[in-house]
Amino acid sequence: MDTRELRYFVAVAEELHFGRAAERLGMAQPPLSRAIKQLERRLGVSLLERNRRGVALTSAGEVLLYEGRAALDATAAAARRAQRAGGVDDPRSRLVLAVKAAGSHELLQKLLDAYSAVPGAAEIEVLLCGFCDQEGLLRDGRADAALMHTPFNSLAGFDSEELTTEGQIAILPARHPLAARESLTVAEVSDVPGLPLARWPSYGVYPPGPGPEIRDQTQLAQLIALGRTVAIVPDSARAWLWAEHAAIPLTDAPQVVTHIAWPAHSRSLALAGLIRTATEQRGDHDQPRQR
Amino acid sequence: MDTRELRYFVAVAEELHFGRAAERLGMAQPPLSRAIKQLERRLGVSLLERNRRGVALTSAGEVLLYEGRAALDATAAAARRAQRAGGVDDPRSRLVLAVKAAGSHELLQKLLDAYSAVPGAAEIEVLLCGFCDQEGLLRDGRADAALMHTPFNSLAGFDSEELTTEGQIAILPARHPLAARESLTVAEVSDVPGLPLARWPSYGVYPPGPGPEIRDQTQLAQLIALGRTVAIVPDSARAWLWAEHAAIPLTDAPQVVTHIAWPAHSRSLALAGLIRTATEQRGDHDQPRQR
DNA sequence: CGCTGTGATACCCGGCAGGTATCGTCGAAG
DNA sequence: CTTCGACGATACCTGCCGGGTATCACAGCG
Repeated sequence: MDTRELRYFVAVAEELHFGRAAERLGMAQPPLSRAIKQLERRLGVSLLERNRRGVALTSAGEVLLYEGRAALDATAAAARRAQRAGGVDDPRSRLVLAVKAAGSHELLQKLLDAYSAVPGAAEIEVLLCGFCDQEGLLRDGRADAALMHTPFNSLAGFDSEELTTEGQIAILPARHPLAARESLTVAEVSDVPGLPLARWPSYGVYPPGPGPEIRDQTQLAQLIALGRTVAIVPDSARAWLWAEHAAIPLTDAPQVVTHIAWPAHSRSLALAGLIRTATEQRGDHDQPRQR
Repeated sequence: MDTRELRYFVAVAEELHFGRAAERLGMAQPPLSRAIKQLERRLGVSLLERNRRGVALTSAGEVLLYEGRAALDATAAAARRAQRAGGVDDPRSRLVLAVKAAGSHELLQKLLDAYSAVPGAAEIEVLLCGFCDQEGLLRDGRADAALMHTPFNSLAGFDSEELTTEGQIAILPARHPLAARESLTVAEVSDVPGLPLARWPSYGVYPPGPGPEIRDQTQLAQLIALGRTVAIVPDSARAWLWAEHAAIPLTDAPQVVTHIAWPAHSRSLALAGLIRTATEQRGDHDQPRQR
């Protein structure tokens, strides 16, 4: 099977519409129809149910969509990593580390400092991303390692090492009555009348609920300050609180564990060095300072 | 990038010879040369060092060889799994479980029995393989799950659950003086004059050493019985010992852990059921019986 | 009963993958 | 030093196939 066909199929399976898929692929619809049909013939299974008014995936189609995305990611990763390996013929290689922009500054800072002191350290490019999916970045080779946070990220398919663990806090508008409390429970925070819990993408999709959809940390801070929402965030978020915010410890929120994760089969020496530095640091890294 | 180019490159990188690679691919040498050159141009890096007398990999080439194999595996897996998902339109799906032929009969038997009792259980096809690489089978979709044994297999890139742990024993010719001992150490067994330690592929290659290269369990049994070699194997191997063999416990060999492993991103319901059965079994599974 | 939106079909064309023949070059042999 | 052999690169041709345009078939809808 060919990446071309796979790319075409994924486009159609995502759009569930040959015309739109063709447009997205920058081609006309008839060749796309033909290519999909040819793919079906080659695999010997039908992938799409052509109903009147649109298209639906068969069970084989669902499998191919899922596995095909992984295969396309792997192919893109191979190309990208080969390019990077040969691009600059500089013995100091480059590593791309994906971190959540609002993530643990302090941990990152310490890691970068410690790593830069390692003899022969690679150059680290930090890829800051908001709520973008770090898992995708790792899978398709745009990043070599990522700082990920369970239970928000899934570590499936990657190798990883635990770095730090922290609790979670609720961030409320400072003027809100609950802001005076010593501590809260998740249930209490989830059910404040007129103050819905903010939602952000988890595994790529926004969970359902009444609260606002958050795209970045500034937006969240603003909405909380305005008294429009409340959020449950890791302890280290105290670093970016405003005067209009109140941080209240939660007694029963799950612990957030920061991991460094990388593609399972990775063999790069530079990466191994970074991971070693991160795990060695682990011992003498204090919990994020409280404000 | 295209799977065709990737396949070509992998062939050349493995053969390190355009002529042989072309032959393996069933094509003539010139188009292969051209395709590789085009790939290099497209990626913007040089992958092969064309010395006089053959070809060598650049560092980018090494990366692409490694990552490219993974990408090709992923593509093959996507095709195979889609085919299987749609092939038989029978609600009972099929799962392929790869096990080492000489592996723990008893564990496998119990697992299959228990799973077949699960309502809506899929049909399990057991893929027995000698010392073939189960990791490859999982990666390229020929198998859905595997029973793997650390430290012999690597679980990197897969999800897995521990099932059982066992010690290791030395198998010696019954007539050998050491066969009378109560227990032995790895060092003692490794260094018997005239009785070199058998070697089998670990991560795809035979470790160096004077001992014979083992391809299957029967061959190993025969060689030991003939007094030509000695082997260190998991406890459960007692099940296939001959009268001419002596099994001596080792005091310091690493524990062998049997895992059930599966592709990290797998979402099949049937597979989830199998894994649940396996882990539930774990509690009430005794250590392999001693002969 | 036409109109619209959708995928399938028919047909043509150009580019590219693949083949054959040949060259350039380096190493080994003498 | 010369010659030969091995091997990858180049030149050039050809047929296939991927992609485009035009059109059809059909279902839903007013």
